[in-house]
Amino acid sequence: MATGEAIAEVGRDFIRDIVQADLDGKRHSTVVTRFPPEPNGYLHIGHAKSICLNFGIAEEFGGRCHLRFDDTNPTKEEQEYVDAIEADVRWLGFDWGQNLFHASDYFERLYQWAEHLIRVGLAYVDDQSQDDMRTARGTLTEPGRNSPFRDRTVEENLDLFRRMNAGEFDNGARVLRAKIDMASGNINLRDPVLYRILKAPHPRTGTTWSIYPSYDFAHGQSDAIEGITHSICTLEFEDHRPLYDWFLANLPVPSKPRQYEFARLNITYTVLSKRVLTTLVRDGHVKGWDDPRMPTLAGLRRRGVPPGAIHDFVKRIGVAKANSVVDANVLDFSIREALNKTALRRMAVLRPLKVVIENYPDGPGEELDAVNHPNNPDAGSREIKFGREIYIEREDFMETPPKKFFRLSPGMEVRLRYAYFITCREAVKNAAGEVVELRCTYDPATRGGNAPDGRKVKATIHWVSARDSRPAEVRIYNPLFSKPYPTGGEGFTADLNPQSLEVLGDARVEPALAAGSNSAEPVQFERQGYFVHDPESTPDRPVFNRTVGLRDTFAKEVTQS
RNA sequence: UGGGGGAUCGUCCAAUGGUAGGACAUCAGACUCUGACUCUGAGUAUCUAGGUUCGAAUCCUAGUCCCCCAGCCA
Repeated sequence: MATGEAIAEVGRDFIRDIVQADLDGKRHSTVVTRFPPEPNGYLHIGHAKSICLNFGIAEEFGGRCHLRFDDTNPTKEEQEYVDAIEADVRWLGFDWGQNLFHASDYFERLYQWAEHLIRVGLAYVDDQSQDDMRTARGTLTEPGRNSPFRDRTVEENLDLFRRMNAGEFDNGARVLRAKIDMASGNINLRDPVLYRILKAPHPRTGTTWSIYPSYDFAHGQSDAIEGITHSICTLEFEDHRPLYDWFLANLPVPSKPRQYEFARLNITYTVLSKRVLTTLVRDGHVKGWDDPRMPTLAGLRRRGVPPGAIHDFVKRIGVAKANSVVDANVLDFSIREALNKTALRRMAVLRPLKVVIENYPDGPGEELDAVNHPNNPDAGSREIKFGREIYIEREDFMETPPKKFFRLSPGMEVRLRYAYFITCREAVKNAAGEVVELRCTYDPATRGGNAPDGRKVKATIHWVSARDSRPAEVRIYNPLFSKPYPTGGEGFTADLNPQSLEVLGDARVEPALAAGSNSAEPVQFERQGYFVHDPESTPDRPVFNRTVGLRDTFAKEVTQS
């Protein structure tokens, strides 16, 4: 029973079923997976799905998971990305131990295998131009034509290939191709390119190589070298599998990994495409890879999303082969669920409206007791300052309230959380007719928030002392895209949400919040949402990022009516 | 019209010939010093048409729709 529960805990899916069957059937004694990012961008939550799958399976089945950088294209890859990727995987809580590898670690062996293919007549150097190659490849419905260079001798191929590597030819002048089948219905089998000339320094191998292996030639063999048992990738590689297997069958590889494919993650109001995310950063639509609006792990982290929320999310969405788009609500739910348990409660007023309590004595005010977490007494309590002048949330007052509005309006009584009942007597307006201040009275008998006569109020609102609260900046993040299904294609910037960032410059927070300006601890601003300090915070001017808002059934009701 | 995949509540994932289930979302209610949390309840699904079977989401046949592939990207 305990095992059954444990399995239910991690969830089952078709890949875990395959792993289990391979273990049960003694096909493998241990499971070895790998996460193989190309260091040409930051990791996003779609990668997190893959990371959790690969590292998760290794953990659950007592195997191991390698981190392998797929660094076969020095024109696109950078060290900054390598560092960021390692940091992000660690942040998610995974440890690759000694198993950090690079496709470039295998360049020498891959090169020898390329010569091997030439020797057995399964690879040739092609001098066709890129255009000619494309034309000769045929189309989806018509077969391709053999290259005029397809039947060169082994000696000539070897000579040319070595000279390609020696740097004798220009970029693009020649390629090494596998000799498979130009008429295959699977275009990946129409003599795919194995090596191309790329005279670019590589971050790890420097100028050693003038040629670099293609993804197809590098990936499966790297898996085989590392003893990967289950090579898990996304659906678009499904029709590369015959090629993956072809290399394993025709090369003296030390092991025979198998490739399995699952559907990549999509989320509503979000684009998970490295190309789009890179453009967003490059063209300044966001402030960087770690902009809290970004679906990158760095962005989510800065927004205050705990790694546990991402694990929970990944568990909820499952793993399958059907293309799908997950409702962004699921992520928000996971974030709230993770934060609700631990985040300490504080009071902060995002859009302040001054309230003067006319019958409260002027002076230093008094201290009131406020609990730090309503569902966890162990979190203790704190003292908060109350006084004659306080701030409340602008939207907690309406001069002419609609039917179901329970908060403050002229003549209405509400509770100030942990303080007193107050009644609104008058709304003071400026010349423009805007409400700039409320005049209220309080009931001294309701100290702490309860009325001795047992009378009830329909609402409790948050507040801060005008004298003791501190100014703060609060950044509210909304979906980066305004459409639930942004295409991410050409012109995707038209779908960007112009309101993705709202900066609230006049917020007021409890003094305790300003004091902890270096704290990475999440807090809940009561009735608002979960927040964390942004790295740009200073003791003078704390800056808070809203991680996610609280569920707001009242707001929902309002927008619907 | 070549090749490779996929279709189950609004959404995501289960059910591997035997009561179509869970989560998110939605709606209704309870509770409440957060219109939060929590709790209770409700509605909503097997792409279509045939067939096999005592019994089909599952097996067979024929369709339909969706996704991916024509980089010297991964």
